[in-house]
Amino acid sequence: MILSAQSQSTRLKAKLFRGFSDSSRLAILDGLRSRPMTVSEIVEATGLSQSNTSNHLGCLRDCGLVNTVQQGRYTSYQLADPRVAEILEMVEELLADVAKGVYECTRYNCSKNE
Amino acid sequence: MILSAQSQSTRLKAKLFRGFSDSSRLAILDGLRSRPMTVSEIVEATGLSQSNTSNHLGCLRDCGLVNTVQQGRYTSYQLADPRVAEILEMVEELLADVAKGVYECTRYNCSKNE
DNA sequence: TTTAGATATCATTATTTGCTGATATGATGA
DNA sequence: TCATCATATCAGCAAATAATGATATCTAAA
Repeated sequence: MILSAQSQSTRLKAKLFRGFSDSSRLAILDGLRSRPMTVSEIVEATGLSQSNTSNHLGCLRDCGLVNTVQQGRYTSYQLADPRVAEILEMVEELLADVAKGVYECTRYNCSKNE
Repeated sequence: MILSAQSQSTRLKAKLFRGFSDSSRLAILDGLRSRPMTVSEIVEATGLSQSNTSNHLGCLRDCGLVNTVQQGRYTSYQLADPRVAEILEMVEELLADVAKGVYECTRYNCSKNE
């Protein structure tokens, strides 16, 4: 066995990606791309429940994707690094190309999907 | 509610990231970074069971991260796009910096971790 | 055309995850 | 100090996921 799936660095990487791998968290990250936001702003913007939002924010912080700044009785969340936004952009471009491919694939009837 | 967690594009993005969010799959992707590999090569390189490997490969293909090329009775898997490797690189750099931060944090005893 | 090898799929189980509603903590202003 | 607002945490549940061992499919060589 050459590639250790259980190395510390691989587990860290998986953990970081897990932050991105849920649509509620992606909606939160999308909001934070434009500006830092308090929890209540995020609740309002996403429509998620308060406790659910708080859990996801905890996850995002745990994954290292966001930071917090305490402001009075508000907690302001922001992206931990510009590269978080860059990763999102890169994936969006990738998906746009794939979507184009799927479109062409459908046109020419080469899809294997059911 | 402004940010739709349930939009098609957000769900697609989450699905793509899910491919990256497991350490077994990251080990597989790491192998494919250097060259295309057959399933048995991947089994050998990662130490995962054959059926587990096959499931993860199915997941990776479903997420759009890898492609397959049939070669005789072998199935060769490869990264679907150079950007898949770029995303991995970017995350590795990000983690390296965060790790450095954690290190400095530990040195100056500002960690909140248990 | 039988056999062996490569890969996929199935059924099952255990773990993880996301969500909800309720409660707790902690800061602020009356 | 008390009431309130912002956020975090907890218990419980349902759904998704990862892993295993067994079996099926499909290709190619004997």
